[in-house]
Amino acid sequence: MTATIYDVAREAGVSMATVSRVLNDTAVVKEETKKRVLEAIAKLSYRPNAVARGLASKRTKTIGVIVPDVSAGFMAELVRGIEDVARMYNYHIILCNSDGMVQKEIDLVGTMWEKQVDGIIFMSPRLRSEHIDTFEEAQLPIVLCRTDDPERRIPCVNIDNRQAARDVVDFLSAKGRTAIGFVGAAGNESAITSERKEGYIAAMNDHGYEPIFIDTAKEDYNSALLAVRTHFAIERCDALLGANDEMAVAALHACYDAGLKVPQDMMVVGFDNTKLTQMTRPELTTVAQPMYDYGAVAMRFLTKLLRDEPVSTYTVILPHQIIERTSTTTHVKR
Amino acid sequence: MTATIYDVAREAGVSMATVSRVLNDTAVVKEETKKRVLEAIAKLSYRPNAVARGLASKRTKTIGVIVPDVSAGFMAELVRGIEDVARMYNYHIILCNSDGMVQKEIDLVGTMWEKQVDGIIFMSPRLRSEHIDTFEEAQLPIVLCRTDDPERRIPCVNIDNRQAARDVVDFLSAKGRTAIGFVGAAGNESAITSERKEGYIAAMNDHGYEPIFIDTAKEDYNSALLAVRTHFAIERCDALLGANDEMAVAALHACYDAGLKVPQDMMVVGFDNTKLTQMTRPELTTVAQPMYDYGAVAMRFLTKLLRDEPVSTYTVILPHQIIERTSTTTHVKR
DNA sequence: ATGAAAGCGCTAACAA
DNA sequence: TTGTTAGCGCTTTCAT
Repeated sequence: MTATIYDVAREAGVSMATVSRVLNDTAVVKEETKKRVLEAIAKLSYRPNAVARGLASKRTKTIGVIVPDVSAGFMAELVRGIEDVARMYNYHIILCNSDGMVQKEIDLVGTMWEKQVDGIIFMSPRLRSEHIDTFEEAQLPIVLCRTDDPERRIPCVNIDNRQAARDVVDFLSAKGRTAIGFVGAAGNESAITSERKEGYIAAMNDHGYEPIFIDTAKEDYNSALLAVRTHFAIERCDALLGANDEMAVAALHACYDAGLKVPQDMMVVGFDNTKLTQMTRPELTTVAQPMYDYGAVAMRFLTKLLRDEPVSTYTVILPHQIIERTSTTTHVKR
Repeated sequence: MTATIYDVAREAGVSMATVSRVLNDTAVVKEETKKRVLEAIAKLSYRPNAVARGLASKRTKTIGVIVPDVSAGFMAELVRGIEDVARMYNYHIILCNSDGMVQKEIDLVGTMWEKQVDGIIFMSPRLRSEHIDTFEEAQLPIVLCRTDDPERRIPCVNIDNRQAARDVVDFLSAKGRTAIGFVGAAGNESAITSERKEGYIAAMNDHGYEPIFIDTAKEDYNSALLAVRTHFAIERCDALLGANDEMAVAALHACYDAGLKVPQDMMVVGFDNTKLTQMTRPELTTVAQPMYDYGAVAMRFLTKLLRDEPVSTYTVILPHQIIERTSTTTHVKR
């Protein structure tokens, strides 16, 4: 396993160029010669050194994946989607966590350049102009994933979060609910939450309902639990929309703790269709985002960029869908 | 950003060897020369090419991480632990999913060799002799993580799953429970589940209780839900121990669906202390495994191997701990 | 303290 | 169809 291409060439009685040719199928090699080369490769347990290959060819078959935190929510599913498609196209991924910090994200792009990755899939809670500058400097194919570029300069795969939030309000309105609260972090929320909130506000206005904000300190379970518990002093909602599933589950549990019945007294809806939604009682109605597909589609998109395949648009919008579960069913069976 | 070390050398009026020296701090360079080099680097926005560096030095500062599935359970936390420590020591990780399939795992080790990684962190549901052979062939430093090598030949970080299961049985016994069921996949279970089951059986025998097995088809939520529902026809348990949290939550919900009260009628305990445990009602008592630490410690261990630092033992056992929540509290407050 | 030069293992013209 | 030969951008002896 430590033989070089030169050893193989000698063993097979050919030049290293020929070995390279059969290895990469980059030119026609006589059937018999090819056979000899293959035998030599097997005999020596030869494996090509990808680093040398990368240096010579200037392509490493490696792509950089920059995420805020793999261990958060369903990021791992997304990464899995990336990795599956990457491998399909014979790429490997270098995974980095940025914690959503701008400076780290920027440094990481530089490091990825040093590693000579062929491209980058980039996720961030909110895209700044510094990011764009860095991308341009790096001169690398980049696809944004679940990260909105308001000015649509960078290739990007996303869902329509505004429309999704509108859909939920319509859905709850159709069930007779009018006092729908939005549970989300105020101020320092992610771009995605902002969009959902915008859609929510627009829809509430369209229906003539007054928006109700249950503001949380952060975008996590405990902050949401606390916020909803506090809010219950007011008791004027008949439905809650969480900025994501984790926060919606917190809302669900705050209701449980307060003795409120879901869905009778309060309907609850989340976002993202994480595994969580099926692991609560009642189960959580949610807006399904194709987590795995996010990654898979983004990576597929990147391969197109890398192969100079034509792409019709730089912004891919994935479909979303409301998945109804028992946290909103009007007629409870049990 | 596309200048080479040679450009920097010329700009600074020194040889490339000197640039390399200041870059790597590998020999003493006169303060003034160093300054000139640093200025040239800044002026040209020079960044070293890690691939060329890897080829020349035979060290890539990259380690391969082979996991069954990042998106499963808490694997992502573990990977995060690896990545954090890796970066601390200036390494990057190439992440690969094997789906726990032996052939894929073996192929992956080969590919990691091709990529010239400096070491591998390896996770698998069950270690076979084929794995060991591959490891030896690859001649790479390897650390097993949450993966038992029964013969203790490969460095490994783990917890004592047998003891953990014993502890749970003791814990439930102290609460007066005697008909404790074990919810786990039979036959094709992971090595970890096997160990937990062994510990469970041993403890049950020690107490003079009869072991009760609720066998599931697979190690997941739905299989466990189905199995526990079926088992309830018999109705002879007063406590259930899930092979992991996901299965324990399924047991919890099967109880809910059957109208059984937890913890009064049935206590439920899980394994792993995933986020899930706090997102159920009642909240789930569980055995905490340090997910993040698994990865962090394994990576730290690997750095020791890579730097030839002395290691006292090849098997690191991490501590476990029962976290009591409301699924087993005798006096329920509400 | 610095420079010259030989690789590292491969790809990719260019020849033949 | 196959071989020769430059590199790719860096590290690392070995001199000086």
